[in-house]
Amino acid sequence: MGRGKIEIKKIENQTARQVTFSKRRSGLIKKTHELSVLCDAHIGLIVFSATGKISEYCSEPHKMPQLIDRYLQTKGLRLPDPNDDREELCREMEALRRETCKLELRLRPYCGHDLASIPPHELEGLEQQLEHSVLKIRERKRRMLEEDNNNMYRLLHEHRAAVDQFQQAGIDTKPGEYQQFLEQLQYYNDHHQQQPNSVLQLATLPSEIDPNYHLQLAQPSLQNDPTAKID
Amino acid sequence: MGRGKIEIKKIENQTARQVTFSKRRSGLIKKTHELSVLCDAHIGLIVFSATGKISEYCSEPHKMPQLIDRYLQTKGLRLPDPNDDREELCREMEALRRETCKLELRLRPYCGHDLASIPPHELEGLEQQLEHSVLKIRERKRRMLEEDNNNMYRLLHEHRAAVDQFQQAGIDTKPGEYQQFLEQLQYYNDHHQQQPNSVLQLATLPSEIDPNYHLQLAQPSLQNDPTAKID
DNA sequence: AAAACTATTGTTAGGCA
DNA sequence: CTGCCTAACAATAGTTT
Repeated sequence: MGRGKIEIKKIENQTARQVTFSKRRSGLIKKTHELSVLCDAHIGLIVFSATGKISEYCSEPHKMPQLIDRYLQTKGLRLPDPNDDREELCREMEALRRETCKLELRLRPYCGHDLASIPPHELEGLEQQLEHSVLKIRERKRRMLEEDNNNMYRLLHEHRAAVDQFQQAGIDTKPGEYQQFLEQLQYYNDHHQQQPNSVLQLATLPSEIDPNYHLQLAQPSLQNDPTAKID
Repeated sequence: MGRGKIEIKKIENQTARQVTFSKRRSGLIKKTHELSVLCDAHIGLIVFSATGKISEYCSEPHKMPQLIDRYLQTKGLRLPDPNDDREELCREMEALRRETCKLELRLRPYCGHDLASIPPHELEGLEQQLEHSVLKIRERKRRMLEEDNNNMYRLLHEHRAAVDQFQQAGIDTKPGEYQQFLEQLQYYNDHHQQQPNSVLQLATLPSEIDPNYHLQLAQPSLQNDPTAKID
């Protein structure tokens, strides 16, 4: 009915859809009311528009909950229990399990397992990838070592300057003061030894601090662009 | 629409109402569906016919509980808690308590209490009422006594007739037979003595059965209309 | 955006099978 | 009670204000 018949499918034009919604909603509520009155029926109508706006009709005004209750009891239904997300949780857990499994399978070649299941041409790529990773690890270790050396060198340098100042001022350095410095150095070492097996394990650490080595790497004048310089 | 317009009020003709219900319900569901599709709305429709038959439409089939849940949450409503009839129960109890109290107050004068609180002219009516009640009780007692007598008289008479028949047939009555009759009479008495304090308490029962008295009251020819005759 | 208009289509009351 | 028929009425799509 109207100027031409329309197909019953979602109206794409936003404005036309809104207008049609308004018109037809009124018509629907009117017809709902007529049915309830003519035939003495108990009717509840709930409408959520696409934008979430709610409309309702109930043949007994303000008695929608009772009507809903009767409906649910008649149909033996229950409302979804908000405390019972189990269904959704189960789905999420299932997805996580699958993801975990896939990742474990992807991880195995990198640990040298299941190599038989890998095509030869992929083996080549894997090897190169692993070698590249080894190089990056070595680079990372070297850089950490360098940073350590810098820090320790600065510490030594600052201490020596302080001692010199005290001596120039004619004040004797107390014996406890050097002891304090040694403890600070020890603390610094302890702090970095907390990850002895991860980064520094393969490093060939010089067993004692060589002042020349420190000067070479940590000389402030040579440290303007550390990444470009060392290589 | 149709062959003539109709007023929107309950259709009194049962058959026409049923037919109209069926037709319009279909139309309503169709329009509900069209609105939901055309305008992308979420709609729930619940219809209880006058006879309690349920119909429903939901734009997302089998998702009526979710739609209802959303409706209740949006409106901040809750379903009536079936475990919580307390309000109604309390009201009923209060009404019952009031009724009890009123009845107890009405009862007291009949037991001779609180007579001081009754106006003199009502005392007169009360006295007459009570006297009338006494008379009705006496009448009731007399009638029960009469019935007892009738029954016992019939029993005696039937037994005597049986004995006469046996004797006319030349057969000696066995000693056990009279004994049996006595037991039957005893049983009858026992049966009626189960309510000795309620009805027969005040009756002046003749200590032995007087055949004349029985004849007077229980003669079949005099029993056509017991209520009219005895008074 | 909302109301009024109107040609056109949709719905249905009453009848019938 | 269900479905079909059809005249009549109601709803509404597209347009105008």
